[in-house]
Amino acid sequence: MVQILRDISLFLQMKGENPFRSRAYDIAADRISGLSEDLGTLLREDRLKELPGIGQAISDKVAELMSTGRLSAYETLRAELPAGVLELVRVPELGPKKAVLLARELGVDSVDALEKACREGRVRHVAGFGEKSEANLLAGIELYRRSTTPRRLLGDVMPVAERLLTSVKNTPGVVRASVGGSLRRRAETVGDVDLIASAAEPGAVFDAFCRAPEVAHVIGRGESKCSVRLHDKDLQVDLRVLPDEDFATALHHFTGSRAHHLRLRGLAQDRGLKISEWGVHRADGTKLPVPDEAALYRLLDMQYIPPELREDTGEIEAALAGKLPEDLVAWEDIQGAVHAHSTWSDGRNSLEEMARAAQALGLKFLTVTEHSEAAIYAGGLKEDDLRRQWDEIDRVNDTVKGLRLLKGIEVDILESGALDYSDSVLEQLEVVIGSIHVRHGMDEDQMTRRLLQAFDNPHLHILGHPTGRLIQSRDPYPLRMEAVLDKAAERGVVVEVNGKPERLDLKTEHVRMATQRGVKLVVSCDAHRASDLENLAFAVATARRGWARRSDVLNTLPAERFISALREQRAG
DNA sequence: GCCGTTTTCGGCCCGACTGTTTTCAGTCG
Repeated sequence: MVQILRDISLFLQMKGENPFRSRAYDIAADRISGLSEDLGTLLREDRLKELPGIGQAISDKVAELMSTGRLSAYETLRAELPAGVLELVRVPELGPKKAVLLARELGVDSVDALEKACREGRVRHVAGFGEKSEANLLAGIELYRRSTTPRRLLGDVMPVAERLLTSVKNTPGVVRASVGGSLRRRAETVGDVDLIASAAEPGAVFDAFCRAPEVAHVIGRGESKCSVRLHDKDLQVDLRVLPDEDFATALHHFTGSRAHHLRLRGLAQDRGLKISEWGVHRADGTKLPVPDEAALYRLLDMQYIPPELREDTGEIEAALAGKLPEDLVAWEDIQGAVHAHSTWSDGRNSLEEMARAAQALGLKFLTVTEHSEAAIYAGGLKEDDLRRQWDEIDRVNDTVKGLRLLKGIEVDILESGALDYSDSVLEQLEVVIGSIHVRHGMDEDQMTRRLLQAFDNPHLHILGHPTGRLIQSRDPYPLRMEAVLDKAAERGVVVEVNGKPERLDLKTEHVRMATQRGVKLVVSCDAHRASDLENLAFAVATARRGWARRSDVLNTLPAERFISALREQRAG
């Protein structure tokens, strides 16, 4: 659905149609991809066109596509344009206009054909192209071929970005510096890294940046911007350097999201203001001081919106009305980490090592949740093993002061929906996470029933990684999420926001669906080694992106109250 | 295509960079 709308936008650009018309389809695609409500429900109740940016025409098209599986307007456009252009525009450097031109002039209908045309020197004879653009296209094609997964996991990019940021901050002359872009918004995947810095002399900062050992080559460099590609996975990094008085507006501009920023510019325009990375100006050209991002939002008479929420999924309306939650869960609120494995099952570090690492992060407790017996591949524990482990947990708790290991389990939810341990064992545990690890192939009805059945076991506290997805490598198993969350709310089952970078499960939209229903959450690290404890930060970010407040997240409570809250949830 | 408490028509966000240009179009973010 979303892809069809984006393709229509491209087709309209290719035809040279009104750019605002094309943009309308992109805006609608953004809107639909960020929905935290079921699209079918919205259509049935005829509420889709009430969303900002979606009107009658696009609503009708979405309805046609949903009911018939086809869209005549899309097919008409597609037929008017040369074959293969949708593949061509995926090549960096090649946009809709040039793609159509090359397709028409040279008859290229694929990236392979385009490469051949470049190598034969035919592209340089097309009006508007030259030898340089031919060489750039070849480089773009190479990049297109190499990048099987064009976006990278948040957790993979963050360490690289923070290293680069530190060296930029340490460059003489730099006043302030920050990451921007989807990385700062903590999106689950990021396409490139944006760094924004302020300094009086950009040139010197760019010189140092381009010499960094991570940099493979410099893509481009101007007065205020420099782009490089890293050795590491072809990652592109853009560095902007501006005067410090423009830092806040530049940071805001390059943090995005584009949709969020676009709406803000519109709001500014209504107030006779013009926002750009170079500051906020009145119509008469006078420049208003914007020392930080909070000041920018104040100028627009709205609450400050944290980066994680800037997706234009309702945060702007809420901030204008003063209804944006002020108590979003934050790293500082977290008392303990949930979901950790040790050498007892498939983890790499001992219980004591895990405990000391958690303590070093400033945490007060850590729930030890090994795999259960059915997870043979992961060294799942038999019930007897579990009792021996409790002895060691007691010893570590005596040794490591200031941090408490909680006795827990990540028990398999079996195919029938039963849990993999007897009730007599489960009732002795402080924290019971139930997860699905095998038999992902069940259909939507079966899988939904399996989970609902598991919720009937009163000893289950937390549903672990609810959809089983692995970002970019395994689809979520089919599930009626509304039904699962409805019953979780009804029965007091807490739901995990798993912070492992390839999981982030629940994902943002589902977090929002959960909190809207009053379902309580835990943020977890799913740690299999000591360094994985830092995954907790990605879980917190995902929860924030889903608008979760401190009170929605149970591991903001101290250990004793956390344990009792899990029980009270199930009892209540 | 969307939108509207000045508008149902006429606006719609803004700028950097590149390469091809003799003044600007395309791409990107």
